[in-house]
Amino acid sequence: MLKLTRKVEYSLIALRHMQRKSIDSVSSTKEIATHYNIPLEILAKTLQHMAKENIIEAINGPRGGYRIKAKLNNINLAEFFEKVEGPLGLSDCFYDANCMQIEHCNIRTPIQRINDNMINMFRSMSVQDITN
Amino acid sequence: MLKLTRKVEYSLIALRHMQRKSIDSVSSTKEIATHYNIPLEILAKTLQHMAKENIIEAINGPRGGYRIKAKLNNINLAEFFEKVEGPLGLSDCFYDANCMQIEHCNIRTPIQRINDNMINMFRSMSVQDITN
DNA sequence: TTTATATCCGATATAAATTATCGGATATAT
DNA sequence: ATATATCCGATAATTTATATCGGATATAAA
Ligand code: SF4
Ligand code: SF4
Repeated sequence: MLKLTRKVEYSLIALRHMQRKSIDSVSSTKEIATHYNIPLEILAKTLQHMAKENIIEAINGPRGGYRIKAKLNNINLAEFFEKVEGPLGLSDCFYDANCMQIEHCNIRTPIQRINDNMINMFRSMSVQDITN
Repeated sequence: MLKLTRKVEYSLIALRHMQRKSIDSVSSTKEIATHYNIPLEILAKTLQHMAKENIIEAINGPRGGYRIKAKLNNINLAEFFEKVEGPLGLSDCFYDANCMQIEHCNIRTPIQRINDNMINMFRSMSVQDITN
């Protein structure tokens, strides 16, 4: 409960790795996977996904790889989590309302307050705060 | 990702339900389950668990059920989540360190900061803040 | 032009966590 | 005695997360 997924962690690890290099040098999937002991194919998928979201860009061919494309200090953590993992919310009903209890739920409003607190907390931090 | 479990929601729904009654009246599992459309057996398990944690107490026999035992304003949400769901943490390595990346992980420290923020947020609210 | 090294992409398999159910024991007020 | 409860261990089903496969495409360098 309340955990980050591997996909998010792998994304952040990769971003931090790339950020420590000069701006135009690229990092291959294999390089990152072996360095951090991440399953290659999963990392590949993760990086493809981030490329599609325009966070990083792919350079094809030999000596290719990925490099950072977006301004990481302009992406807050709430946005980032949603880009990588989809909708964010403590309970389903905050983004997808098919809950059996919703008709009679007596805790939705109080939980929404907590949810807002949490999301505000993530909004107050940028990806750069982590990768720096 | 980052969602509460049903067990936590059912627990809170039940607590709020009980809190709205006079202090010594009891609520049966069936009463709560039908009122909120929660699967009976699951709710039963959930209530048994809270009873074992001394949050509520069970009254056996006909006309039995559960009633609140603990002072809900003395239990903060971080404690509560841990009582109901077990250890709390954004990543496994904060309570159970068998992660393949831990040797070379470059994001553990920054994520720990976020983790601390989150847990402090939960510590700053009591169960009563939700059930009231 | 060929080759080796990359990413790309859809589909699928595996594992883990969550959610739900079953069967039968025990307690107790009426 | 009986009906109404909780109690408890075991297990099943479902959903989510994690990992893998197979083959296409792009391109730098030999
Ligand atoms: S139980 Fe209440 S808070 Fe939880 S998902 Fe359903 S409606 Fe939302
Ligand atoms: S990847 Fe890093 S932060 Fe995540 S669990 Fe492993 S060691 Fe902890």
